[in-house]
Amino acid sequence: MAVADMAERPVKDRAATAARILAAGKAVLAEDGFQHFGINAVARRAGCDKQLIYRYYGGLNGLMEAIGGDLGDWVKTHIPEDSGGMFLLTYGDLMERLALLYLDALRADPLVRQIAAWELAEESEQVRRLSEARSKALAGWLERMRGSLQPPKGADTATLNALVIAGIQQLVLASVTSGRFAGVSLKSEKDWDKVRGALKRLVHGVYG
Amino acid sequence: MAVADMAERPVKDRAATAARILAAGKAVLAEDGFQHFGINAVARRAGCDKQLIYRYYGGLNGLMEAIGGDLGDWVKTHIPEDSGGMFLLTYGDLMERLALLYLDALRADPLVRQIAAWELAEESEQVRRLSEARSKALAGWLERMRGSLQPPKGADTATLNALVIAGIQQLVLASVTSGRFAGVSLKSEKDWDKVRGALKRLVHGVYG
DNA sequence: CTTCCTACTCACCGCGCGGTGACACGAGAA
DNA sequence: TTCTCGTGTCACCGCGCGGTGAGTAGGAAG
Repeated sequence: MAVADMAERPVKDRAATAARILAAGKAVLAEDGFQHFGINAVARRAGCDKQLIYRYYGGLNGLMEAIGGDLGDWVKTHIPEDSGGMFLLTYGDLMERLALLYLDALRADPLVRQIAAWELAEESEQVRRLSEARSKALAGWLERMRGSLQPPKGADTATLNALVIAGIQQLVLASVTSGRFAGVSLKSEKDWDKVRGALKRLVHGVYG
Repeated sequence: MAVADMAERPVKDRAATAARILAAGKAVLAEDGFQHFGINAVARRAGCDKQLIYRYYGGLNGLMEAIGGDLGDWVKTHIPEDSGGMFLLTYGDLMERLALLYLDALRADPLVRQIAAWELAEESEQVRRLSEARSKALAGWLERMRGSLQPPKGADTATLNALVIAGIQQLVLASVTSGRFAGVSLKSEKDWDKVRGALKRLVHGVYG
């Protein structure tokens, strides 16, 4: 069992410890929320002294940058790699699919949700780094999904899409804390099916 | 000038002091954000001892309830009283008008913005009271605006409207902290005109 | 003047936070 | 062996927080 213990927690292994700290940081942020995200909380979670966070990451800011770096992988984990048959879709179909994908991806990822909520709560250099990483990942996502499809003329697609994505995001964030928004329940999967239906109608109403 | 001082701060006047505390609470929440909303901050702002907050409001919770009570007036201050000519509108026209009104109302009210952001940040008994007051005010608003208008059949208007309102709210909240969302700038009034345009298109695309 | 009540202030408590300097241990080099 | 260096731990600091009990000022009533 000594071996097992060492496997779980190597006595002296900087790389492993640093990885544990990073994982702990993401876990604290995702599960406890950004309000409880701090040096002490992360150190407790990682099971090591907070001093090591300063040593290996240069403090919370550095750790957050590391988390932001990982965020770039978000796209790859949540996007179906094959864009096959995508070029067959109309712009409306594409946006519909994108909206539904974003809805589920955000619902499934507490870490990104917390970052999104954090952005709305305060403006600071720390969170700006994180949110930039998130925003960049999102933008790249949209870009890649759009592909070579021509957006309809005469439509401010950027703003329209922003509105749709914003609506999705707000609903998902609200569902976590209060389970509802504007009188609409957001708990069961049936509720979300309604949202999906509304999304489809919304997108197709705009893009034909 | 002694008179002026007394006018600004009556030496012993419970009602005036309680009002000052309430105003200070709203000011701290609106200007400093919910993260800095606390007994000490409010007391400092009110220029009195925090003990009085406990005495007059029973602590922060009580103060927040008082703030929530005031929130009911939000509707009255942000809604044009005359609904004249409203019955001439189609449902789509009504929703468009409502969306634009909500956009401007939320942009102009930092207190409500903070409460909305708070709801997304944490789930607690305290904030639930506040958010309920806000939600109730909003629901009443929608109800009153709808009037006797028949919503179109076969459309899940509740969810659709929730999506639209959610999008507006998210954009407004994001604009305050980061000035942008999903690559769309949200600073100048020109930016907001774009949002208004997109909103119109969105609503009319759905409701015909 | 004394008494009493109300409005208000002050000093203090324990706590957890972010941050830092000093120390313990263990492996590899000299 | 001894010395050094990378790795990890511990104790401590100042601070601001929420919360509380004791005390002060000052006008009205007796």
